[in-house]
Amino acid sequence: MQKRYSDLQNSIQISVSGDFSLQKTLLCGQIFRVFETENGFIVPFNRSLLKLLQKKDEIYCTSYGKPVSQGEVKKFLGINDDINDINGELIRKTAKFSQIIQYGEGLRIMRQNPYETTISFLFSIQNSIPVIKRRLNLLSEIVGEGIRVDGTMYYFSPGSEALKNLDAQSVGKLHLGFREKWFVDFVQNYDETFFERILRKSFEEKEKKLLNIKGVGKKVAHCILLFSMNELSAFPVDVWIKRGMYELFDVKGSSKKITETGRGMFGKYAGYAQEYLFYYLRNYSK
DNA sequence: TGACAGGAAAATA
DNA sequence: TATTTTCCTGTC
Repeated sequence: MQKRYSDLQNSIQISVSGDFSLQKTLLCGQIFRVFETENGFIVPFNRSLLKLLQKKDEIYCTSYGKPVSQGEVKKFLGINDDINDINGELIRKTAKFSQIIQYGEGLRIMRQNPYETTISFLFSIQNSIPVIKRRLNLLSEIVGEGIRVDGTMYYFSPGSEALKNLDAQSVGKLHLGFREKWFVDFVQNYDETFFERILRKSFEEKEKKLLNIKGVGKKVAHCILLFSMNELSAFPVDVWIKRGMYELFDVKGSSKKITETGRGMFGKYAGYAQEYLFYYLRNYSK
């Protein structure tokens, strides 16, 4: 018998190390569907909505819908990452990085759902962050499964089951332009099991399989690897990173090349270097 | 209102 | 193989 989760509510508490910042982790650009409210951040997570609030070194998490364990939330927010090892490694590789890390201190790489992340970054191609957010929220609203939190409806991020049945008229409402054919191809030919099957393969194998998805090039593939497939050495290069790598490290060339250069420069935690750099470039001197 | 922002793939050299 | 062009929507 199907259990009804819609009126379930469950609170957990997580202690975090002094530097952890929920705010930076959720707003550094790796996740799009985050809602800021007076009572904390609302974030869709599987078949529930999380209300997250940080007070000093405690995270207060209330889940609405399917109950979520402490372990799941810790993994989701990257709380298990050994940040001292990561920061130490990056500074050891490039001394210049210490001030960039200092600026972004507290952010973590999240471990999001790869199916969802692929859709997010297909939408992101040649698009600004506010537009991406609006499109993703609209898609979730069209599918229409969600839960009311503090009087406002929030919608889950749809999985493959719902998206396979999406009609052309609904797809049209998303105004995806030239991305539409890629999105349609993806929801028709892929589901969550594709990601489960490749999850334990090597970095190169995973990258290759992701590049087979229509519309997924090097940048999007590395976003998926980094933000949802536990590959902390991935190094997605967008226009910001391209500019930053030139201005700060005198690295030039095509985005594809810079991805390889960055991975070589920063090593196994290149993905953290990328995210620190992105945060710095987007927010510093604002 | 025209310039600009933003990756992948096809076309071209 | 490396560079250039095309694709589309939204914002200022």
